[in-house]
Amino acid sequence: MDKGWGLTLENISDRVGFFSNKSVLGYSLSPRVSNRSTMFPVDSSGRGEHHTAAPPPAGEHTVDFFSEKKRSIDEVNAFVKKEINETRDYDVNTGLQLLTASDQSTVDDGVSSEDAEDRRAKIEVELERMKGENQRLKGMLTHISNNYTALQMQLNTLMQQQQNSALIETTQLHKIIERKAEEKKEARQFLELSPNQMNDEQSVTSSDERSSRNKRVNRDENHESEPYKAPKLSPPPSNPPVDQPTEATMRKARVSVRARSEAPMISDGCQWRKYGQKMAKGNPCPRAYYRCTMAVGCPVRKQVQRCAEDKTILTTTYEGNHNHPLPPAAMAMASTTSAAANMLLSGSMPSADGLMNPGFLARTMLPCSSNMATISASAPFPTITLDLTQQSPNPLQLQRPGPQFQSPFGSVTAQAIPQVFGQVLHNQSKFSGLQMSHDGNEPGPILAGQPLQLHQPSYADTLSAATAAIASDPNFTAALAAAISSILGGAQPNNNGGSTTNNNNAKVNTIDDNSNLQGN
DNA sequence: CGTTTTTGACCCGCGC
DNA sequence: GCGCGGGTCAAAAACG
Repeated sequence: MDKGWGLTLENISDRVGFFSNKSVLGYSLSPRVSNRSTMFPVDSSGRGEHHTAAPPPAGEHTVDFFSEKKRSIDEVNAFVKKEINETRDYDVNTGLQLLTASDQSTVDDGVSSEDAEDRRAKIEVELERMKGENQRLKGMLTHISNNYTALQMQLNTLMQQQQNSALIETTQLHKIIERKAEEKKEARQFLELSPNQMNDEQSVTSSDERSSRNKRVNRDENHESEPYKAPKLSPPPSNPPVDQPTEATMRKARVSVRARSEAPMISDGCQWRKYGQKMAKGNPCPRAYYRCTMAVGCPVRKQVQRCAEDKTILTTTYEGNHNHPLPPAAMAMASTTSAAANMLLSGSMPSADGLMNPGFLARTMLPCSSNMATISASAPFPTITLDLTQQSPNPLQLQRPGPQFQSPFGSVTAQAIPQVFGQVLHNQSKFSGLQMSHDGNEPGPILAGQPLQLHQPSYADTLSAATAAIASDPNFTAALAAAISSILGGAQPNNNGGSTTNNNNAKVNTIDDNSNLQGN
């Protein structure tokens, strides 16, 4: 913290002689609170006037012990500050008067003993008065402290309830997944035990399949041991994949976003590095492969390819989960795609016949509608496609009517989708076991890129517009800014991301030079 | 000079 | 076993 408040406090003690007894009050004043005092401004640097990034020194009694609830803290802080400032204001004046009177009485004259007695009596009266006020102040501070504690407990209770409800819901989802996994396992065991009853040819086929499967597993495991070559499967060290979808499972799920864009790649706020390009069969446009470079070893990859039929449509397929905090610019898309992927995995894995369970997915994703996003049953990996090509090209006009989710059963405006995704994601944060650290400094793993800040309603609102803007406009910075400002009036969640949107955008835009991707 | 992109080679799964 | 296609690697080139 800065040096200003310490000097201020000394000044207070020297000048008043009152705060030296502040411990008697049973409430140690926060340096931060002192710092904000308008009576005793800090040094000229002014560093103490606002929140600083550095935490208060250990052991100090500060009032921001739950930094996540910044707004609540600010309210409490403001209240405490106000009370204490008023208190101090009074004390200072009193103290100065007392000292001045006392000093003058002993220094200036002292000739008349009657006068001395008189002044001593006055001082005693004054002291009595101060005692009483001291008691009153003590009571005030106790009252403030009690209020503060009560608020704190209320907040803790609310947070606890929120966590419990999320835990219950995710546990239920978990059970569904485990049941599915059990069913699959049993079916597989049955198939592998069956060769006893098969003829030779069938036995060979079965063993071939087994060896083939084992090969796959071995390859994956080998990749797992290579942090760079295959970060996709390296489990986060602090998050053992117990009772949750494995990293491999999560990576298998894919989310495709179809959006109209003249740019070679939609800007989603993340930083990507191209690591390959291939000509895919049946499409004259090459497919580009990118991996996330916002953090070393981030397993997220994406493929970008133009639609063969309509080359203005860009299909971006995301795969994997970010293992690092994301900038605000990247959160909208990341949360949407991750939530879709989670729904894909948790709602229902592809069953043996390759069909999804649309009912569950529809109910979970879109409780207000029976529609759903397109799910590919024939793809090697479960893939959900979010079609955002039906929307207005102007991001400022995206809010209503919004983009649509195409579905074999109809379509539904995507306006509500990110909100639903956000809520679902919030509820599933524990299910995934990939959570961002609360202080936001440590790059805790994130469920497909979206940390838990979605519980803030305002941010869920932001996602609505931001996601649409991202998908439609390659100039993401302007689109996001417009979308957010139009809804929140410029307010954004305090995020922990490192890089700025502009930076990301600048990097992404360098791909404009890649004319290969524009199609032949 | 460090980072990113390009691009041919390689690996692997799968179908025949 | 062979070829095809998808995906990735990694050296070279390009870029800032």
